[in-house]
Amino acid sequence: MEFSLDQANGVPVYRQIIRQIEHGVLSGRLKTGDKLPTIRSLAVALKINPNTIAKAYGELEIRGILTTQVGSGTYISDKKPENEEAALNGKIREALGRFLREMHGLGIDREKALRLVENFSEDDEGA
Amino acid sequence: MEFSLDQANGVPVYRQIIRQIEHGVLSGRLKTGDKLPTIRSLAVALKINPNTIAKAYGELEIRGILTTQVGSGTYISDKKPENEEAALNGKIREALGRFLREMHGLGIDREKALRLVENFSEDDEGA
DNA sequence: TAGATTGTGCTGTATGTATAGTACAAACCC
DNA sequence: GGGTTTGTACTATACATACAGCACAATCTA
Repeated sequence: MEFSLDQANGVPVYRQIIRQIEHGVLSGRLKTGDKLPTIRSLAVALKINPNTIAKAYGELEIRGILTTQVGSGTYISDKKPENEEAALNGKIREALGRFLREMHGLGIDREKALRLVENFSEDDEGA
Repeated sequence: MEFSLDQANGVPVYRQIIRQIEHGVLSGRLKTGDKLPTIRSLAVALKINPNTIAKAYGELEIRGILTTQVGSGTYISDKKPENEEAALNGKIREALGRFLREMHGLGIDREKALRLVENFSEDDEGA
């Protein structure tokens, strides 16, 4: 599980972490019992405060997505969301909507957006 | 100029307004001399505090994108950014990167993303 | 067993965001 | 001229975010 943070876009860091774990679970990349990075190690890796990770993990535990065991670590829960498929599709639709709306704001219609997605390479994209 | 706010994604409202005006200028949809909504009217339309609009307008004026005239209104400045084309392309590339990264996080590769963009209709997408 | 690791809980601080409310000067309109 | 509209500038409040630092109990490991 690799995490990436966008420090500049205004989205709180702890929410970015929550979202990435959520998406990992919904997409099947994170499975029941998988161990997440420890709070301290992830804090070092992302260069942020451990409390911020703890906040993200804590909220995900409240939602039932994670279970924590002191001294051991944090793991993906066995409690599956009822409508995992629908939730994933919802997230995808949201992301698509955001993307096309932003493209429209930049004067790009769907046809152009399609071509851009097709030819995009992040080699020349900073960070 | 129509504004839309995502209240739930954590991005500060005043930044969303700034971004939408910036994008409008870069895409050519907003041209020199165009009048923006008044602070108070936009506050009513978006159901937010006038101070929040004022903050966005104020920051854009500092950047030279807007000029304001008390009693009259707020207008798009005549000062064009040096490399408008490059700035627009940069914004587009950023948006593309964000989108594809999010799709990847949801387990969607580029081919699938292309098909999703192609067939997306926001009819069934709430708000 | 002893030490290290892990999650948890707490205090305190700083900053950013958004709200409500008020007041004022400049410009506009009748 | 007189009233309205507009941007500006405050004050005060509330909440969210992120940091620093510390302490503790449960667990793991050698």
